Amino acid sequence: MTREAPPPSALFPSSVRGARLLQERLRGRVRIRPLALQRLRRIGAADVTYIGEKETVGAAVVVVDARTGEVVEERTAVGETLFPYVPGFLSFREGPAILAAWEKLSVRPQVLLFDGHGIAHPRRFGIASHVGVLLNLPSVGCAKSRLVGECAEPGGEKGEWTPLTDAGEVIGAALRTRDRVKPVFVSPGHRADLATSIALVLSLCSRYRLPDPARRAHQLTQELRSGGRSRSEPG
DNA sequence: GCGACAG
DNA sequence: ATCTTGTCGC
Repeated sequence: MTREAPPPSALFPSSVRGARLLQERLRGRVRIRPLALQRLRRIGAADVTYIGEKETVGAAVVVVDARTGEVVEERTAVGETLFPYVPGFLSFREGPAILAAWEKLSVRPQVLLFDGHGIAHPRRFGIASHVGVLLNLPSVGCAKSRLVGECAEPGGEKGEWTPLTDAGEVIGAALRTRDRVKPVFVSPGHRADLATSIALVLSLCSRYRLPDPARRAHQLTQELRSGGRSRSEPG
């Protein structure tokens, strides 16, 4: 059954605002890319003139059964980026490709886990929050490093964690997912609380620092870069 | 003015 | 994120 999939840009209206913010931030430091300007005009952002290097970005979505850890479905997508990587603006760069991969799924997952932060973000709106809102699904962020906030070093054993705080509020946790291994940073995204977020991440970590689905998704992304056209998606 | 800075 | 050699440990 093929359903008409809207272009990712249509599902990412905030790109317009993001473009404006980036335009200010990168003014004088980035050259204008005409093709991207055309694209922005097509989605109704005629007054936006940002753009960076011509580049493609790959995204992968891995669906697992939360109880068994079994992989249910995997999808990938490649797209041209409208944004360079700028700390705090990750979702504007990777969000559209993620949604493109999401649109290929034949199943409808109930919870989202992201490689990146949720509310542990300067504006409390990291990639997990952003995409979670767009898809209206509970979402959790699991980042390998800190973007904002401070925290104490958690105890050395798996499962131990300390709160990540910023401006007087708890925005996430530094969570030990393996004994004696550098902690990850977990934060709620959309419609999720910290305790549930931590429990979810822990439940998905078998024997590595990162949750199994995150590792698999990263692997798929790598294959996109090296495999190129030698690989095809089922369906 | 100088660091810090998800991926 | 990417580049990139060897090395320590189960």
